[in-house]
Amino acid sequence: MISGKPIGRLSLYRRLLNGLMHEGVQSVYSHDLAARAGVTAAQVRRDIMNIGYSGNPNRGYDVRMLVESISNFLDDPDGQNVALVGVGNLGRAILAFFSGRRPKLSIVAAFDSDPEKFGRVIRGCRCYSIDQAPEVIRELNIKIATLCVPANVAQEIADLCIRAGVKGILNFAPVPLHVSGSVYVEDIDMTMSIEKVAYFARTN
Amino acid sequence: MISGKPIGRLSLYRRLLNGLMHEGVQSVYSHDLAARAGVTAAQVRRDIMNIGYSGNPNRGYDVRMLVESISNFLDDPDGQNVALVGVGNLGRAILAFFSGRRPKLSIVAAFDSDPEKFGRVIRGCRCYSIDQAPEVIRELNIKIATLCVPANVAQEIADLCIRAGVKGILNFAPVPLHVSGSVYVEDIDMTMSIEKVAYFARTN
DNA sequence: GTATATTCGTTACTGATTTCACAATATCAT
DNA sequence: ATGATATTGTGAAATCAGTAACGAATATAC
Ligand SMILES: NC(=O)c1ccc[n+]([C@@H]2O[C@H](COP(=O)([O-])OP(=O)(O)OC[C@H]3O[C@@H](n4cnc5c(N)ncnc54)[C@H](O)[C@@H]3O)[C@@H](O)[C@H]2O)c1
Ligand SMILES: NC(=O)c1ccc[n+]([C@@H]2O[C@H](COP(=O)([O-])OP(=O)(O)OC[C@H]3O[C@@H](n4cnc5c(N)ncnc54)[C@H](O)[C@@H]3O)[C@@H](O)[C@H]2O)c1
Repeated sequence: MISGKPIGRLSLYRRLLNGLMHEGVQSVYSHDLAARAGVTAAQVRRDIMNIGYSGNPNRGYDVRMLVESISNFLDDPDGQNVALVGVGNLGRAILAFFSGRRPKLSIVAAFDSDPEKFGRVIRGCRCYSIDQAPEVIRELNIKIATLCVPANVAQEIADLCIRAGVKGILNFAPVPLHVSGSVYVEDIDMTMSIEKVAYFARTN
Repeated sequence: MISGKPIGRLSLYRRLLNGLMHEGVQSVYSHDLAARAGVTAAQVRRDIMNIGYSGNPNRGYDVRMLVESISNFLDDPDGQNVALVGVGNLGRAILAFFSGRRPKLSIVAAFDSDPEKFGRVIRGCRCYSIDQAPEVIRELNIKIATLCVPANVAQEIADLCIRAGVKGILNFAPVPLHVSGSVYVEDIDMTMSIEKVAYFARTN
């Protein structure tokens, strides 16, 4: 009913609003938030309308309450556990970045095929053998997986995760994954992104 | 004249086609390429039409020639140099990944504010002080920057790069950058992406 | 208490992107 | 040659996302 891009913007708004809250700002206008987010004021209003929150004409939006509304909308009240597969260069960077950052969304297990890594705690996250993934994913009720494995195994790892109950995948491997419609895949394709930048840097 | 999303898809098609070429495949149908890319056949045909390449009814597209057409369209014939700013966890992962990968698009300089890193060669890429950036960027004719610096300095680093001649930025810092219309910015916002996945994993 | 100025909520519009549908075209078996 | 078949190229239609515009609502100034 509400589609991908608005969700992404709500996530961004929330992050910006948290920053404002930290600075002690109590209320914010749509055009102000819009400028910070790099979108139009109409879009901010529309997005906020879509989640059922209402601002106050002439006072704008209450920062704290808007954050709360967005959080109610985006977050699972009980929190969600995330798995990371492929503890290589990128995987470790991501573990470092996300470790202990979000209470509602935490990476609770990492998997790799390299025995060097089994049993170790890397950036605060326990690393298991990929063979244990089905079991651990089920036990920890993990529904979200971050794939940082080489491209040639990405599809099989995705299938494995999905069989174990995963419903959403953040895929860093530069190959499109083929999954059933009930599983959501978000691709972060850095190669594509940098080629896009290169193209527009040249032609713009 | 041709906008962001088609460019991204062309980059993806090319990568898939290179894979096919490597396997010795000589020609490919729109629906086959479409399935691999996760888009519709009509879209593949339209995208290819847009860059002026023509296939052969009943034989499909010649893989080698299509790659060449896409490359002619996307790449600068003389190649483009890229700078990476912020040689932290993520920056090092990216350097490792891209080093010596693409001839037409190579990361030729890295910058950081940490004196520990000055003068070192990290993953095959020389690291300079951020203070030298304006000079080095000009000298190496760098028009593309990859930002892997902390969020609180991202805007000032972007401004610095742009003053030195950068026209395209790949921004990993989780803050929208404010730049003039002649500079292209592509954001990779992992926090947003993972929250999106979490949302759809929950609600799909 | 009234006028004024500002902002929100929402509907209608606009423009871009994607898909559809089919004529045109190449190939192959006969 | 020719008919059967599968595919491309592309105008037209449909869908989708984003924008503009304006009535309703609230605060402020005087
Ligand atoms: N590093 C980057 O900046 C970058 C950029 C773009 C894309 N990527 C993509 O991200 C992925 C990871 O990149 P990286 O640089 O971290 O690579 P990496 O080689 O450093 O790490 C890959 C990790 O996956 C593990 N692995 C391999 N096969 C596995 C399996 N079957 N099951 C579980 N684990 C397995 C390896 O042991 C290794 O630890 C790759 O697909 C790469 O194309 C990375
Ligand atoms: N690591 C991840 O997986 C991840 C995920 C999402 C977003 N990000 C974002 O990417 C950026 C980098 O993340 P990271 O994990 O590599 O952080 P990091 O702290 O490991 O690295 C940051 C690097 O930037 C350098 N730096 C700081 N100020 C600088 C300046 N003024 N000029 C030049 N260099 C400067 C630091 O010395 C350090 O080397 C951050 O904005 C972070 O929010 C990272």
